[in-house]
Amino acid sequence: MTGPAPRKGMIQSVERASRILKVLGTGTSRMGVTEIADRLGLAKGTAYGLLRTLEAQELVEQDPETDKYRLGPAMLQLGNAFLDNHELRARSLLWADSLASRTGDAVRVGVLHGTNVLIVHHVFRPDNSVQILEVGASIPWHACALGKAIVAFLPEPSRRALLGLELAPLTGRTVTDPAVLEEVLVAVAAEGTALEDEEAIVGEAEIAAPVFDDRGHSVGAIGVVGPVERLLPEGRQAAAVIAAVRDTSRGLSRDMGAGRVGARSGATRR
Amino acid sequence: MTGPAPRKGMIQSVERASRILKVLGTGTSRMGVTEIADRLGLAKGTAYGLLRTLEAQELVEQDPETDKYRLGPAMLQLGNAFLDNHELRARSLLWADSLASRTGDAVRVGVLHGTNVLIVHHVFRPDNSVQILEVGASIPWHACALGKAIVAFLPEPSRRALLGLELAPLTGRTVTDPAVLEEVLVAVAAEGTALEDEEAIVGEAEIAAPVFDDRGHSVGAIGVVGPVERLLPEGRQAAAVIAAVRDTSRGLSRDMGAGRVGARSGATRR
DNA sequence: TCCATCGTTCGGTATCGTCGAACAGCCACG
DNA sequence: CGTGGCTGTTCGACGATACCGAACGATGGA
Repeated sequence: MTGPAPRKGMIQSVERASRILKVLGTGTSRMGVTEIADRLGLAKGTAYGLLRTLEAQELVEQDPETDKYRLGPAMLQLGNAFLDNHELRARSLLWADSLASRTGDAVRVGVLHGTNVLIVHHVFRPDNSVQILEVGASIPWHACALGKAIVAFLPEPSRRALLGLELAPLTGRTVTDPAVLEEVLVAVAAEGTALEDEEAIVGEAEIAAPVFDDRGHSVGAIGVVGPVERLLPEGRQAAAVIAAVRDTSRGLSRDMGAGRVGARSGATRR
Repeated sequence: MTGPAPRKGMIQSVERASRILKVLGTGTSRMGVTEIADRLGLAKGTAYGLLRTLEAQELVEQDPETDKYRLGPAMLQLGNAFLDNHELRARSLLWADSLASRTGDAVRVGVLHGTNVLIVHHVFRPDNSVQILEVGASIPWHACALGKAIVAFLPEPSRRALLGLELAPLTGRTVTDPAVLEEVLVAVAAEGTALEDEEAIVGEAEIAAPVFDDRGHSVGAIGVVGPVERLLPEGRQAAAVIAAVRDTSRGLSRDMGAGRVGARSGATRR
């Protein structure tokens, strides 16, 4: 009732330990044993044993003063190791730099993770402004161009499944109607690029295009972000930026092994 | 015989799952079930069950083509969550920016993690050169100024333990003799700052100072890195930079709650 | 001072993870 | 074209093991 049905064949203690990590990751600030046990619906002693084990592995840490728990340093190291072994990220480094200097905008590369887009690479806008690194951040897929670009080219069962889930609004312009979003996705699939206009953060817009692997599946997306007035001016000056994003996504897809062009329904063609 | 003795009271499956994650994190590129099972000394079926549950949690991913395993996206999210909840990092953001603009050098903040220093914050040198973000990287403590600054102020049992372990050389200048390193640490404790001169990377030097919490324990360090000829010139022009680093570390320590100055053996004093 | 709540300990019991052998698929080699 | 050795995967029976729930000591407000 409290937790989702424990799937068959899954190792119970490991599943519970993972959920502890995720609970510690979402809720800001540290948590106590009882709070964790309550939230996961298991006995206090059980949660304690799991925490002790995770602590020995330095996956969680216990504050010596308050006795509360938080994520441990090994977590950061593993997160970094994920990035190091990430093929899309590795291959996108050069393309992202090139795109950033060509358009003068910030560039982000993301992959789908659950219903969110996880940023795996981020190149700052090449002016000297202060910007915060967004690698590791995750954004609801329906509220960013990266997400729309990925989902528009997903194989059908997955695509519909994502459209069926609830779509939370982040700003006043976030599209939350499944029917409208469906139309948007069709347009994205036809166009090959996705737009986002202040749907995640007020004042920010994004232009993105999908990246395919050798099977023609969309494994991620690359795009530029920036102030609305810069990215989506009143005239149609954005055409040059859109072309640059599309070119980059195609080159990157080729790097990822996407064999022949147009492997998917003529979307990358024309 | 192969693995370390399983500590009493630890949950076996969770400990094994953690070790799988670490093995996937260290070895570059992906690994197969049998390779993982062999390296951890457990049955193939057992490793498979663990991997399946970790995969269900998206902590690991399986390459659909080669059937090999790699770390999953949830890892990055958790690593990022660790940073968000990290008190030293949060408090160091402003101080690091200020130190970087004051000295014109890159700034790093690190904590001790095992025998390594884990970088939790990194501010680029404020010129327009291309630099890679080092957050999440880990460096042997004896080969960087951050590490020496931390260890020099560690409570005695821990300090000696770290000196006793093997000290691998990274460059020709890395100090690997425990006796020599011991003297260096004494000097660092007396001086309040640590230096590093091409001991980790040829051509790079670092100046760092420890950060204390309210108990007077060294919880981390902050320092500047850069080309040797810039940071450690022939003359004694470095004095200004050293002073800046020391000031910053004191301010940051105060932020962390280090109550009275000189809580530890007059080290932070004069 | 007392009560409430915290993190921690402990032992019995049934659950649950472990092991090892056997299965099917793949690739390289002969 | 067959074959041997790999791979990742499945399955079932055994018994070690992780779960639970109650009790403990310390802590911090009221």
